Amino acid sequence: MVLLSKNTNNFKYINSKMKSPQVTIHDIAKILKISASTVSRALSDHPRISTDTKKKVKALAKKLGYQPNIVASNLRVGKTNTVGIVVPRINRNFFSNVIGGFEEVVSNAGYRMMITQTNETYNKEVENIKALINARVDGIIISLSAGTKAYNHFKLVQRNGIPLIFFDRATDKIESSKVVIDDLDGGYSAVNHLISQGCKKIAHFAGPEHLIIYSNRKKGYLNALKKRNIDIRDDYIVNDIITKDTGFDACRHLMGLKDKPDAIFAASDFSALGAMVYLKENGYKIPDDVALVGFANEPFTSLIEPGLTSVDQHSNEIGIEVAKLFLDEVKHTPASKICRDIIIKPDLIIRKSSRKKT
Amino acid sequence: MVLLSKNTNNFKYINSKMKSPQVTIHDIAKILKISASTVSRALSDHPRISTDTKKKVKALAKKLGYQPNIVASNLRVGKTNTVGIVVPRINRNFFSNVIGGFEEVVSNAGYRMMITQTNETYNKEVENIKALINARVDGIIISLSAGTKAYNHFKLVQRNGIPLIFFDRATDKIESSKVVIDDLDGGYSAVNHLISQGCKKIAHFAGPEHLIIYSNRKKGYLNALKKRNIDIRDDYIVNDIITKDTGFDACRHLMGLKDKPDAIFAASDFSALGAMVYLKENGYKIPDDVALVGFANEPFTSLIEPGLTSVDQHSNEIGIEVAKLFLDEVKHTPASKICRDIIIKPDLIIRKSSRKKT
DNA sequence: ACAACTTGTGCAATCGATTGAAATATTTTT
DNA sequence: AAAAATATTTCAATCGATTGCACAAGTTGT
Repeated sequence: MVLLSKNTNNFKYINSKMKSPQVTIHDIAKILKISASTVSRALSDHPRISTDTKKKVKALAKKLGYQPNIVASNLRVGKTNTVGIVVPRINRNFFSNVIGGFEEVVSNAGYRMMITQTNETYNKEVENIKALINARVDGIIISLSAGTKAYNHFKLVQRNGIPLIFFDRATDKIESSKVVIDDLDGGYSAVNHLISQGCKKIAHFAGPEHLIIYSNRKKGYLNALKKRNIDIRDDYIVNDIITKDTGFDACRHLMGLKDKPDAIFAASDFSALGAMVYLKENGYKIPDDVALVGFANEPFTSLIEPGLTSVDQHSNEIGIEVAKLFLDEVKHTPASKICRDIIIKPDLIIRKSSRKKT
Repeated sequence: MVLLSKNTNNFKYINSKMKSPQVTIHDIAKILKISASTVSRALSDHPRISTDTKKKVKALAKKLGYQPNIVASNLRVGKTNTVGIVVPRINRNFFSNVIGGFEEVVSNAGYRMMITQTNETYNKEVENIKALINARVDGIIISLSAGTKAYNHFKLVQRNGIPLIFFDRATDKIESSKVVIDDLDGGYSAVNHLISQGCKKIAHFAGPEHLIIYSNRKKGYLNALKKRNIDIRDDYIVNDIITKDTGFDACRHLMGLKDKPDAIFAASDFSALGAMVYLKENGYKIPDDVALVGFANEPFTSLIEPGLTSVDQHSNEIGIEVAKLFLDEVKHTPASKICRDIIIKPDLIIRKSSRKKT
């Protein structure tokens, strides 16, 4: 049984089974017969409060199980210590890894995360962004949805003075900090590796063109071919192939050509997997008949047989870098309009699916 | 250039590049020469406000890009429309799937999510719970960390009148709603299936005993053996084996026994995978020499060769059920102390690793 | 002994939206 | 045209913590 005296002439008996109203600094102040401001200052170790009252206040706060009402504090101070996160899907390995890395850093700095998903649609992205602005988050980090082709909602974010950081799927239509991986380099080294393994007819499963990450992977592919003086063949490039099913179909199409490719560089591990399934089902040898390289280094790539060579994106590290950038931006907000681009070098993880020589 | 008159005698010129202070209902009120309360009511379509003023207010609100300050609203109303989520790790497939399902339901009901991870430690769990209480979330949903063996922090949640729902990893030490899968049934049907395939010497990789989910899976294993009159052999049960590496080692140990098992039911897909790797490396045939069944139906189980038979937990559905339960509890809060247990039946997904007959 | 600090605490405004009750305006009724 | 009923709007308090400023008591210096 706890006894609270908020109105001195109106005691309330709180049964421990009832929802007890939260203890406030005013409750503590009343009991100790001091002012709420003193309680507030005592709790935050203000130098002008005597050690004696600090002790008393803290002791009572502990005894009553006082928990500061952050909402009230937020309103007054104008900060929420919360970061908004917008991703296409939470349960996608890459995104949850980035978020995991991000969380570890910002939570240690006292920030909490509010996570939303867009399901790859523009409408939900806009909706989420607005909700986060309303919630007065201290910053927003986002990876664009595939359906996003307009960017005005980000202007809204910036007009509200909220730091905005893109990661992975970014746009150059908005001036803001970004953390991306060097997809061009990733594509380049993947294809370069295939060439080194002796492949001469390398096909490519490209992703949706308007997402920079995919167009860069394709550029990397093209650059590598040029550099090594291999002709670029349009019929070896299949667009918008990033799922297992479309990868399967695209592979069948390629293997139906008169002049079959001897390697495929897929912009997605899943489409590479689809190709692998098709090839195995139809008696092609991997990597001897067709070598395969995917992109993203999904967990399954090391578990399937043969292991799928893939480009690792250091997703956890991306999260950490985004976090650092964010912490830096809120520190200087709103003074400097720093825009930094962090480009992370991916790593090619070579496995059996492309390793011809030992 | 936007012109705001907050103090009538102190105009502020806001350059569009500056961080513009957020528009409030007071700004709108001043401009329209009406009171802030009217603006507030107009915006929320209060019946006692004339259609005329509603129109004017809404028009101006739109023009000024007014965004309600939810923090202020939260403080006044005493709700935050936010759910706190505590999971061991965000980037674990199962959890991110549950969260994904959960999000879809609650976001449509106007709730946002605050997600925290414990990294399987008790301390971080307590810390996260306290932070969520401070943030005044409207509810907390949690899957226990492996390191949690004390439960007082949940009493704190309940004392604050915050609905609390456990999912997957729950405890019966706290009276509260839960959504779990029927692990016992899952274990039972996995082992029953192995017996039907002709296996007689079935080993088990169990998980940490103090997590109910694992002890139930083991019970299911034991029950199935009893029911089918197969002797239980202690040397076929290896405890605390849930990772790929420990699965590999445990499998080596089992295959070193004089009387080798002819099947393994692993409480985790990862330890089953470890076993599979060991068996393949050492020339054993799967499922003919040793049949394998895992648990969780991780994405990789369908991608590896042979496909790993596994128990699907309907993770997405768990999230949806938790969400429904949550929405129901906040609706009735704080009146009724409803405690419901939702038990979801898992599905055995049979693949090559255990299919002996065709 | 008196000015000049230092130390410790309280007062009251503030953040922005919400809401019960009171006040004013408008329409209807008699 | 006055009374009654209804429709709109405003007032003022509130949520709980924070903070500039004022004030009182105690110290130091000359």
